[in-house]
Amino acid sequence: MKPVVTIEPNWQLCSDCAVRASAVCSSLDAVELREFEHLGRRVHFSSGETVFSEEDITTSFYNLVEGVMRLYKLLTDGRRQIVGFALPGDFLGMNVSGRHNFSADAIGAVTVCQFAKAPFGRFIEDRLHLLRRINELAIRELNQARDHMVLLGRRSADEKVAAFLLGWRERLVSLKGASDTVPLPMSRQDIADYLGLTIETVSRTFTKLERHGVIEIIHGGISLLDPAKVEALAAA
Amino acid sequence: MKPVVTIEPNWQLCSDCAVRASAVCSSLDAVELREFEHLGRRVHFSSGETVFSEEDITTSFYNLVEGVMRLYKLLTDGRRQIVGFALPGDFLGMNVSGRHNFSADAIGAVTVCQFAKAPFGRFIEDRLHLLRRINELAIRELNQARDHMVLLGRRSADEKVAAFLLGWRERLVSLKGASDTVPLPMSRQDIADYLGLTIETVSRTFTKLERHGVIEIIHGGISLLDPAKVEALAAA
DNA sequence: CCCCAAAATTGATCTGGGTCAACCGGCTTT
DNA sequence: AAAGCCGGTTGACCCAGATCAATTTTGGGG
Repeated sequence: MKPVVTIEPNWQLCSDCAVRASAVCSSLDAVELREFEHLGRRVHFSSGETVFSEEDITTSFYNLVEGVMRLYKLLTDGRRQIVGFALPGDFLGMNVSGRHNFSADAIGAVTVCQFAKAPFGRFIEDRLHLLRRINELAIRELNQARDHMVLLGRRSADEKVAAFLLGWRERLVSLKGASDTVPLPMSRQDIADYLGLTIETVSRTFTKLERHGVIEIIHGGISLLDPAKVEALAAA
Repeated sequence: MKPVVTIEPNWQLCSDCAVRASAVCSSLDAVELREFEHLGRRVHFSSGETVFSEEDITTSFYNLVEGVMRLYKLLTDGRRQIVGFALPGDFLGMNVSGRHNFSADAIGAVTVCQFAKAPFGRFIEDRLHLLRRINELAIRELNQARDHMVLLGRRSADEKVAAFLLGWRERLVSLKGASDTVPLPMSRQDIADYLGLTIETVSRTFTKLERHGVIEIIHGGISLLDPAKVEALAAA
């Protein structure tokens, strides 16, 4: 996968930004936003490209503006655990060691708002509300991480898949509105690596759910025919 | 387990506090510390007592001063996932929903420094450095959470146990200094629920490691006879 | 010191999900 | 339009770790 990074001339305005309301920048007022605009640079990545890698020195932070990314960690022997999928509005790259602690690559075309670390750090410096916002996002992610630990450690394959479908749908609600048709831009392998399963088990579980009339497997996603049943399967 | 909470008269001084250097309060100067002292109240819990429960309205934050706690989430059918063990210096209770997102109880006797939510929130309000410190702790925890996801989703029982022993030892280093004798105050069930295994598998893995001369099971813990071998087992 | 309950270990057996392998179908390349 | 490829599905079989079932060990209280 050869990098085909495109850097647009930075004529975008934050005020027009699609993720203005949900992203870190939601904590900025009009004046700050003007200054903030000069800090970030829109960058495009095409499908499969890596935005940053685990252990890389952190030189930038990223605000995902458009598209989907997979965030993952690799073991030396190639086993992979996807620790999350990023959606528009997600803020990536915060760490305390100066190095990224997971890798991130694009699933389909992606647009990010990239901030160089130092100027961004300076901008935050004395802006309590922005730091608060970042803190809030971190805590929110921490909760998600803990929920996911429960899923990985204590749930069966069926429960994992059901919980994944519901969780993913839920995340899409705030972006595209509620729908029982759930697009799944990521591959079966991605789903497997997110749920701590194999690709075969994910595939089999999907077909099982379909045979039971609970979902329908459609091109590029699934359709929830019986959301209540899926919720029952996901247990809790 | 009947609560036997003891609240000491609040004559403790933060400046004498055992966790002064590592806890949130490490970001406070002498003057602030004086004010901070009046905010917190030392509370003792005895073994097995619950400090707070998942879904409870958050009324306080806690700074663990002495002892060990297990932090866990339960499924409705009783399955439990321990999402972490807390050690002195750890700060507990931050959340964004107003409710705790996991339960916490004492493993052995515990002392915490308890802060009522509202005054603590007011104290933070305009203290950027304290918020920064809290943010740093949250990000650190997020990294640990992600590492743990890899363990839960992608590692074998042997690797899980080996990684746990090393990780736990590592955490104790900064508190009690380095040692190949690793105290394990938590039960086998706790370890199992932390690693996403059963108690039997944990027990068997310990005995297997002991048979291979890699560890020795001692009273209240284990001794690492061959740390290098354990590291090799933990892989990655 | 003895008793009892809880924790831990050990053994026998079972099974959910992994592994291995074949196959299918839609896209791209030529 | 044939060939090849890649992602996904399906089937057959296997095994790591769960489950079930005894013991054994530990620890606290009288």
